[in-house]
Amino acid sequence: MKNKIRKLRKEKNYRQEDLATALGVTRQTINAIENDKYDCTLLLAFKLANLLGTTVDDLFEPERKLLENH
Amino acid sequence: MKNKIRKLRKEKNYRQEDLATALGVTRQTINAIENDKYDCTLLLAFKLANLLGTTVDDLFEPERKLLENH
DNA sequence: TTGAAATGTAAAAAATATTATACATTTGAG
DNA sequence: CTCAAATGTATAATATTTTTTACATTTCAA
Repeated sequence: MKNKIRKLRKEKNYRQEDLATALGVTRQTINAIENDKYDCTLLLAFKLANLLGTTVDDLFEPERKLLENH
Repeated sequence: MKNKIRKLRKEKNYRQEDLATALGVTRQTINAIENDKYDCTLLLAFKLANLLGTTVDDLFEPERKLLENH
């Protein structure tokens, strides 16, 4: 799922390590999510959005096809 | 994490089973999330919001203390 | 250009979400 | 009230996320 984490993080001059520490996760987790290795949990999504001064809906963008009704 | 799933689901006259089928998960998953047994994945959150005609940020409300910086 | 800081990556273990199967309880229309 | 539908719950198995530890690569200021 695409996201704007790296963009917003750099705007605030944070390192991956800074986000990780602030949110209580490891740097690897931040790195993996930034690089779209897997989807993070809902709670971490809210924490990230909160810390980066935005909303979950703005921060993440799921692929259209995944939202379409089956 | 609190949510408005039951409220919005009933407004649309859906059963838990209907949501489950539409989203490709089991009824137990919908039930568990409605009743706050655990947090769903980010993708499922987006699917739920989409189907219920709202946003992730509106549908879910994490507890304040969990968002505060450590 | 060099060296340290920042980022990327790997693999196994731990934590958490979801499924599958099954049964119990509640709810509401007839 | 009664019966079926809807919802709640339990447990073990599976899938996915996150941690831990460790090392490789990139970036950028001196």
